[in-house]
Amino acid sequence: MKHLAAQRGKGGPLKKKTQIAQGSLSRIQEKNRALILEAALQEFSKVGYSGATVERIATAAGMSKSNLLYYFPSKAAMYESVLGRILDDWLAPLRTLDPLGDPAQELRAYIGSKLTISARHPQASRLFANEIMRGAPRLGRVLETDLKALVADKCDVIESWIKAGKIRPVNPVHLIFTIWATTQHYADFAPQVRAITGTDLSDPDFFAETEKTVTDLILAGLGLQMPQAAKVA
Amino acid sequence: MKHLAAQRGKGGPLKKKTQIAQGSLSRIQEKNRALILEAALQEFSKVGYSGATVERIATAAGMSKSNLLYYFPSKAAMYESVLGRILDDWLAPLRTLDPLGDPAQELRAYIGSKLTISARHPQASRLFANEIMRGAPRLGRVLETDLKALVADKCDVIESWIKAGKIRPVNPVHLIFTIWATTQHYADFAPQVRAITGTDLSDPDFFAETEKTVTDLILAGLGLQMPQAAKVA
DNA sequence: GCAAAACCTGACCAAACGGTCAAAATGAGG
DNA sequence: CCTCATTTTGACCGTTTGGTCAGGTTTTGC
Repeated sequence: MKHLAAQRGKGGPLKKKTQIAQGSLSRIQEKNRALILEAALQEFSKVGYSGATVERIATAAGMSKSNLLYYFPSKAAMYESVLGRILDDWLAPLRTLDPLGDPAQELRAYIGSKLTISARHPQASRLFANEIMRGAPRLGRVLETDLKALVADKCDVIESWIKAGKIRPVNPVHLIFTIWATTQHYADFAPQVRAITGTDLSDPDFFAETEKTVTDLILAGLGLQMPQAAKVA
Repeated sequence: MKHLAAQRGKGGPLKKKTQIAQGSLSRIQEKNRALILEAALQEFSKVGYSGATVERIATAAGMSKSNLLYYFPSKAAMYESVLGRILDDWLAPLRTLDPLGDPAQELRAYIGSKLTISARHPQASRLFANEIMRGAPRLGRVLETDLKALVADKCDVIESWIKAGKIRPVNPVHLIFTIWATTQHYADFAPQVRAITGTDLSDPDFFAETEKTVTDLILAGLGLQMPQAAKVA
């Protein structure tokens, strides 16, 4: 998962030999690269790759276009850097799914993590959505190797819970897709959610309501809900 | 919901007076407009509005860029036309949710319809996703008026089922969001689904498996699943 | 405090883009 | 076959965009 990380090789800075150790960056570089990546994330996630302009990103980062291109050799390189930067955070929640834990607790935690990311980093969610909807031109390999392996691994976990009779039988991969879909929906389609409900996940009450409803629905779907079958008058 | 439909007013064809009746189009116009809208849908849904170029759409439609611009005054007009064309089909399934019907049957049918659209018209799904992710600049009004009203109406339906004790209590709007999210996921994120599973909804077996899993999960989540609580050894 | 490296800028360029226009080609009606 | 409206084209234009470059300014190491 490193092939997407900072691959500044030539054309940008850091090409001279008198470098501060290996791969480390000067204070200015660190600050400016961070500013650029943050601005780029905002821009890319808002208008997509083709809609983004280097000029606007530079302005948002508080520097000239030329200066930005001093740090990143091209728009494409900048995009890949942004993508790589958030990829690990993106996959982290799924990694923590523990086969030895209690299914209800594990899934609750996973759904909660994903929803928290949707609330706190909706731009990241939208960036991935954009990338994948365009056919994952730069993420394709990662999906087919790392992500596929990770999902296969966690499918085994779910399968083991099923075999142990801890949850109802479901196709594990669809369960994972369902969790992704529902949680990311609130970030990716926030404008629609806002149009209909008037709020979004940044509102703590709405977040709580969403988390409860989605979690209950999925856990009940797996036969994991506490004995509360009926509750009507 | 008509403000987005064909609003060819000036600049294009049909501006002369010797017209074939009111609003009707010549055979050539009909054919070419259809070709253009089809090509435009493909292009817009694949690369987004900003990523699409008039030239490529024209080539895909089998005509020159100039000729395309004879039929549609601008790229923006073409985009809105595509959007309006598929909007009604998009909302239709939700409209059919019948308060008098059996909840399980109704929801089954709704999920099935949405998933069928994801399978047969994934481009349409992606186009809407793109539009909404960009902040719904041209669909905003429709969402806040028509869609909001429609959802409110159907939330009442679901609420009535809850009050009647036919389904477990859930926040209706989140239930609708969950159905949208899960079904559209397979169209919008098809590249990811393919990377992980090797197929997509165009494969009948995969479609069937998806429909069954998603439907069962949601219905069970609502307490609607037949008495099959446990099935383990 | 002084070189040398790192950082930054504005002017510039070629390509791609959306859109215009005059004129040619094509079709339909008499 | 002629005429006129419709359809189609290619040449063209102004703007925007990603990217380059030569040179100026600041920071850093000694």
